[in-house]
Amino acid sequence: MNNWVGMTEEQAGIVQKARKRVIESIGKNMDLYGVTLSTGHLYGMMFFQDKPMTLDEMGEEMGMSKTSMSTGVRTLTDLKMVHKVWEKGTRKDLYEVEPDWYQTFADFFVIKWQKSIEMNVQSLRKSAAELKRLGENDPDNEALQSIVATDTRKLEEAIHYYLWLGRLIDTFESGEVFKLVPKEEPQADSK
Amino acid sequence: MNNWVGMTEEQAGIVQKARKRVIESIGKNMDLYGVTLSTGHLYGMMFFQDKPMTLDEMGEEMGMSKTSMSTGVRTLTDLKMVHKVWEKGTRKDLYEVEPDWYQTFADFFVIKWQKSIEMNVQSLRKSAAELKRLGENDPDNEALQSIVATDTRKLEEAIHYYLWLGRLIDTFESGEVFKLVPKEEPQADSK
DNA sequence: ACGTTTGTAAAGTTTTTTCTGTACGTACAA
DNA sequence: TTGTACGTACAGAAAAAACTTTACAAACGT
Repeated sequence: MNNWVGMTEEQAGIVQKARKRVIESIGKNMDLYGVTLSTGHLYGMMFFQDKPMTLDEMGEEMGMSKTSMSTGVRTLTDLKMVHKVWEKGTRKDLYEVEPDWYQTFADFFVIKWQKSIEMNVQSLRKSAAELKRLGENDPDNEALQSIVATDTRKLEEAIHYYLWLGRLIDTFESGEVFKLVPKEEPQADSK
Repeated sequence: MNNWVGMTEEQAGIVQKARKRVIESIGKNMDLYGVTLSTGHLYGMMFFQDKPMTLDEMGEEMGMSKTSMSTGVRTLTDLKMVHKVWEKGTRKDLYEVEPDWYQTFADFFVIKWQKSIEMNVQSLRKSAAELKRLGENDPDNEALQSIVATDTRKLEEAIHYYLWLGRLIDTFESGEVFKLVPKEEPQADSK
């Protein structure tokens, strides 16, 4: 995984143990991004790699098949957590972790949540339109009107929420979010 | 699922179809919250329920076992997407969907992400401390110092990111987020 | 106290997902 | 063109998750 030349066994072991703790913690928590434990582990491992890695190197390091590395890396690149690196002289694909985690965070919501929002809004709008038509066609039917009114209100509130969520994610994408929540912790007032 | 009295078969069918579309869309997208399709479906179904439901009613409606409803509802209550309702006269537990989706969104991050952040920060800090000690014990070893420096920088950047993420989630929790992204879409300037 | 009802734990089954090994298409080198 | 290296699609095996049935403990009514 690294060049341990110039260090004692013990020193190398301490570094490896420190890395391993972090790798496993990251890997374990990456289920929030919808990736499997082992893909999360792969990501964590790559995080400590200074050089871009090939699929073979990953397989070696992870003790897993190259096929698994291929699918794992695909998942991670789809999420823009890892990207392909071009390097002349080798025919192998090289990958490295996207170092800007703020960007990774934003990308995740743009990629996954934004799509989900669009799907839901579309369903909600379509159903709301159908209910509207239904209500208009039989305005004197109280039972019907009552249900249509209740459902319509729910659908509209949901749409309202999703539009807000979309705007929130827009602020992630544009970087505007860093106005409200700066990357640097605000300095305490000096007297 | 509802009182269809006073409506024609056709009308009831249209309402049901409209609901079903939304329920399935919601259910399908709730994997972002780490819940299964069927639990998401359960949530969507309860969303259209006007009254709190019992486990038996859910099982009936979902065509699933009561045990599954029990575990599904547990998942949803843990996420505060659904909560228990007290009603005298019945021994059964009653549950209903939390209607404030903004709150649900905030709770999700507080419950799931905040915990994940804490775990990661703890691992990162511990490993950073170990590396610091390691470096201090052998200051002339260049190979060692180089690795320690590289890893330490990575760990610190990661901690920095997680602290930011924690502050972001704090703004969800406190409602401060609505200052930057208001629930109401800002009105266009009238000339 | 005794019998019911209710919710869930535990064990077992089914379904889904993950991972591996093989096979194949493409790209490059000679 | 032929041969080799590379990444991935595909099929099957292994592992994990979801769901059901059974069983049981706690709470209630009588």
